[in-house]
This record gives sequence, C-alpha cells and structure tokens, in this order.
Amino acid sequence: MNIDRRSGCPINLSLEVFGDRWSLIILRDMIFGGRRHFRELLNFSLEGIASNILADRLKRLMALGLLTKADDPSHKQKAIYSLTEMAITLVPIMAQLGAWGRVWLPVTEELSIRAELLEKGGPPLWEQFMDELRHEHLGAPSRTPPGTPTVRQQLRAAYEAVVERKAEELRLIKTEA
Amino acid sequence: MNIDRRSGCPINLSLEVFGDRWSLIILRDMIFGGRRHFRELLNFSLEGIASNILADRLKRLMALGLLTKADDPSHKQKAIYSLTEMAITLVPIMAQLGAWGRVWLPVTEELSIRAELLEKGGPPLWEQFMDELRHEHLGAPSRTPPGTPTVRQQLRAAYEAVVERKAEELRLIKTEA
DNA sequence: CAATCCGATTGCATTTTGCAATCAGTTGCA
DNA sequence: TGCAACTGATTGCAAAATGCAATCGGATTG
Repeated sequence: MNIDRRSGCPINLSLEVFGDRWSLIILRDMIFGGRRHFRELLNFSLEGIASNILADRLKRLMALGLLTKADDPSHKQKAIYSLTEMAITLVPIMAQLGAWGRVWLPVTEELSIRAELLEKGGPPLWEQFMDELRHEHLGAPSRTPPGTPTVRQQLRAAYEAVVERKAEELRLIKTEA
Repeated sequence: MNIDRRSGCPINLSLEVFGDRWSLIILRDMIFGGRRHFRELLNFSLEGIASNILADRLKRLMALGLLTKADDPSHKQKAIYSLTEMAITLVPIMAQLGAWGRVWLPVTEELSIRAELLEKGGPPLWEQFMDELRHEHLGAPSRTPPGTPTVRQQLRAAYEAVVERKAEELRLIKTEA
C-alpha cells in the first residue's frame, strides 16, 4: 500500500486512494455505521477485517487526509477517529456505487436498504446526510431542525440488526474455540 | 483475484468487482479511450499495465459479465473486446470518481479535462455518452442526430495527445535498451 | 522469407494479504 | 487490592497477488 502516483488522471488517483479491498469498507462503516473506534471497526465489520490490516489502513487514510484521530476523553487508551471533509464528500460516490451494485450484483436485500434509501432520496438527501456528518465529525452547526428524523437514524435502523447478528456469530465461534 | 463474497452489501460487492488497482483503469480506457484490443490497452495505458495482469483482468471482467470478446474480422488473431450494459452503466460512477479526484487529489490539468467535461455536462451528458457507447459496443441504434458532435469526440481530443506522448516515451526507452 | 504484430503465458523475485498470537497500558468490578 | 476484560495496536509466518522480463506459436505484412 505505497502511495506512489502512476499518473495524474483523476480516476487513477482516486483508485490509488481506495482501489484496495478495505479502505472504502472502513469508510463505509464510519460514514453509514457511525463507527469511531478501532474495536468497533474490528468487531462490527460484516466482512471481518484483520486487526493489522485495519491498523495499517487507518494510518494510511490519516496520511491521505481522509481521517483524523483524537484522544477519547472517556478513556485514556481510546482513540476516536473522525471523517474529514474529504471523506464526507465521498457520500455521492458511495451512493452511486450502492445503486450500481443493487442493479448488477447479488446483494442481500437487508443490506441494500441503505443503498435504496440513498438512491430514492437522491442528491438532496445526500446533502442532508453530509451536513449531519459535518455536524458529528467536524463540529459544524447542525442545519437539521430539532425533532426532524435524521438521515442517519433512517439509514441505521435496519442495518444494525444484521451487523449485530453477525457480531454475535463471531463471538460464538470465538468462545467455542 | 478470486471471486468470493465477503458480504452481500452493495458497496462491498461493488468493491469486489473493481476494488483492485487495474480493473477500473482498463474499463476507463475502454469507455473513455475507446480501446478495444489487447495491444491498445497494453501500449496506450498511461499507467503501464503488465501484459499478464491485463490478460488476467480481461478474463476476470468477462467472467463477471462486464466485457465480451469476439473475433475481429479484419485479422484472424485479433480479438475485439466490447463493454456490456453492466459496464456502460459505470459511467456515473466514473464521473463521480473523477469529480472527487479533481477536487481532492493532485490531478494533472490535461488529464482532468475529461472529468471536468463530465462534471459540467451532468447526468444528461452521461446519458448521451452511454447511448453512444451502447451504439458502439452493443450495436444499439444511435440516438444522436447526424452531424451532432459526439460526447466521445469532445472527450478524446485533448486526452489522446497526452497518451500518445506517453506511448512515444515508452517506445524510445524500449529501442534504447 | 524475414520482420513484425497478435493475444497471451511462463518463471521468478518482491510485495501484500490473512490469520493467530501477543503486547503493554487502562479500566471496571469484586 | 487483585484480576479479568478491554484498549489500540504489533509480530511472525504462510499464502496469495503483483511487477517485470522473456518468450510462445500463429498471422500478417513488406
């Protein structure tokens, strides 16, 4: 995962950022799953990332300017990862990727609820969601009127159940062994 | 490059299709550069793909349903590769990827002309371009009125000069050695 | 008939990945 | 106080993917 430049083409450079099997998965879990800690990303990843790869990618994404890291005041050893504006603006790409996958790939219905919501909401919904992310990760003022259901809430509801089930499975396997 | 499924999440499945360093580069050169032959992809790739990797990826993209291969009537040994509808609908993703890269990455101005055009044209332009691709690769009837400049022509003009320069460089290095 | 072009394939060194075990420091609870 | 559980990682090692150069047999061109 070296950061060399093969060419100055925008698509190529984008690929050099997340043209690997894990970077975008991590960003997906942070953006849509609300993960902020190492252990959350490790244990609640549907795809089961290895801890060394996760550590490496977090470091790399920080070097590239997509993430920042800060101490969690509640725990001296905890680190809290935040999305930068650079990462937040990946939302439209994620939405397109999800929409394409939903059409052409053997997606699980449960897991494509998020992609469906993003697709139906279109760019206005993406913008609202990005604002919410800016509020959570960059401390920007919230533009959502109080009482309004956030995009985040809508996105997570169904998904969390699946992820939780998966995490439970993994815990069982671990205790059996 | 095995085709296993880590999860049924649309974003994950999409990543398993082109979450590597080369698949999307090849598709980019076919979609925007009009490459149809092995040698074209090999010698006119800005990034310099190796022939074994190219062969492997073409095979893989065919297995995944993104490309088809046919004999070129003009030459018994030539194979002509075509985009499927599945690949053509990647245009919006490519456009988003290019737009994002243009904002956040150190793109070369020359090489970002394409991304800029796609961005300015927006979804209507993407649609027109996709129709042109369907015409060229799937034999669909052309919807573009005769005499109208195609998106393809606009996209290629500036880019080809850069690629040609690069190919010339490579030829020089080869003859020197 | 020789040089060149065609889509690949082979062999080999290097890099990346996946997996399990482990680390030292921190915290919660009895 | 003591100890288990949890924190973000790191290490060692085998397997897989990649990059590179050389090469293949057949087809075409001059």
